Amino acid sequence: MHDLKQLRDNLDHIRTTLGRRGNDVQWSDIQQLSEQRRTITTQVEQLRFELNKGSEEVARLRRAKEPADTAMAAMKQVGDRIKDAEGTLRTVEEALSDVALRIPNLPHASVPVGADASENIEVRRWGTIPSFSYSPKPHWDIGEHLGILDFDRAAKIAGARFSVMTGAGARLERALINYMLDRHTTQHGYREVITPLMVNRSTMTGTGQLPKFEEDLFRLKDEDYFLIPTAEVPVTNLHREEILSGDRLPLRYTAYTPCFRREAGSYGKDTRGLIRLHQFNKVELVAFTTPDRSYEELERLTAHAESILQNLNLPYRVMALCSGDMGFSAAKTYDLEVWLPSQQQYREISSCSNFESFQARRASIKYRPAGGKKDAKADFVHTLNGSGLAVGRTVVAILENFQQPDGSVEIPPVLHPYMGGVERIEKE
RNA sequence: GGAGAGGUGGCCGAGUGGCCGAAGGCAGCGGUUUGCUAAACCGCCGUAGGGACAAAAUCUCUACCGAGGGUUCAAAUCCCUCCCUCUCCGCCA
Repeated sequence: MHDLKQLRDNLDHIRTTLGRRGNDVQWSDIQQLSEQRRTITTQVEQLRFELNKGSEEVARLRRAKEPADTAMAAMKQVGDRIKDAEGTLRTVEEALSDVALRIPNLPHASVPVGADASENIEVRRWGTIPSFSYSPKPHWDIGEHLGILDFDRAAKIAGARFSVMTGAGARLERALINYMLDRHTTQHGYREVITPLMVNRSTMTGTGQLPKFEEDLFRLKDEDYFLIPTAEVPVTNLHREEILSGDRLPLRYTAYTPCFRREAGSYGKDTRGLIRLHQFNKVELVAFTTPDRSYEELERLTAHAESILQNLNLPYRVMALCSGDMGFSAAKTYDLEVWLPSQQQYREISSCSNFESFQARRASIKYRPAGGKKDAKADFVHTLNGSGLAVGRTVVAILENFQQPDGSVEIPPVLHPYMGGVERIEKE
């Protein structure tokens, strides 16, 4: 969310900078509602001042055993006027915050300007694309042939866009989760955390999923709980409504969670395989920093996610998302895209973003600067997160990139200890 | 699910209608004292929004005692609803 004062004073600038991303914002309402809020607030405060003074006068008269009826009657009227004005104020504030909570974040100056994914900029590329003497198979063929993926039974017990993994497939998924967590906790300094997988409305609002994207979320029928679409949600909200001490920053967390997404509006896309599911596993990285160090942190965090791909020897590229392709809450985003031989293209496997103070403002996460100054004012932290990595898509990349002509799949060496020594998945 | 007790500042804890943004203590910050440390003593010590000032310091107004309503001239205090925590009983991995 934007600072309301900033919003009022720089409305046109914000609107211009957002461009197409601000198309569905009710800009005209903001101006009007802000003005109303200002005048009514002043009015209410003046009335309250009058009421407070009047009530003190009543108290004084009564102590002096003097009649207070006139003053009481007058204050009764003031009280009624306050009640009226407060009613309007509440309506105005609710309307204003509803509009304001639907305004996306502003892109950082370094973000390329563009309309859609075609204008994203490739930052770097890593690894060697494997060559095959035959047409490389898609991962669902490989997985079903090996007997480790079972989409038919997944559809039977749940429906479309679910998966069942068995045997070495399930073991591979679990190996990846453990490997990623171990690496981030022991090599990169993240604290592991396990959180609830369903959260309340305030939490979803804090990170920006609500109010605008409710249709993307699974919601429980009889409770106001939502299934998390990413661990970013519960982990970032760990510190909602807190003031952190500056010398503890940056705080870095990593969490493995399943993620649940409705995937509304993606009918027909990636209907086969593990790419786009209603439920998938992800290891997430989350960081809280001071504003002056958040872009440095974004590079670090992205490198941490990259290191997983490098150690698995999976070829990938890093894309700087253009302004038109970035998510709602992000100020800057790098996508990591892994090479998928069967599709002959790079596909997203991680998304690393700096949200600057956008989420911190919504969730009220502040820090008090460290170092002496007693009057140092609390300020909003910057929050970041990135996938480190999407586990299912990593399985896809392994199956496809390391498939062998005989239908087996080589397991990257760093995973061998996590696979109980298994170096290759073969048909049972 | 049933019965009961609670939610007050960074923490502990007083406060049952007005002089309470809130005693006292701890922690923190600044200072005095001190060979050093400690102790003692003095002062400061919440968040947010508005106004005055060119700005800072400062002054001032408003709100906030879990959340939202209500009663009242006046609510931390009384009433209602909700959320959360704790204790006991039941059920349960």
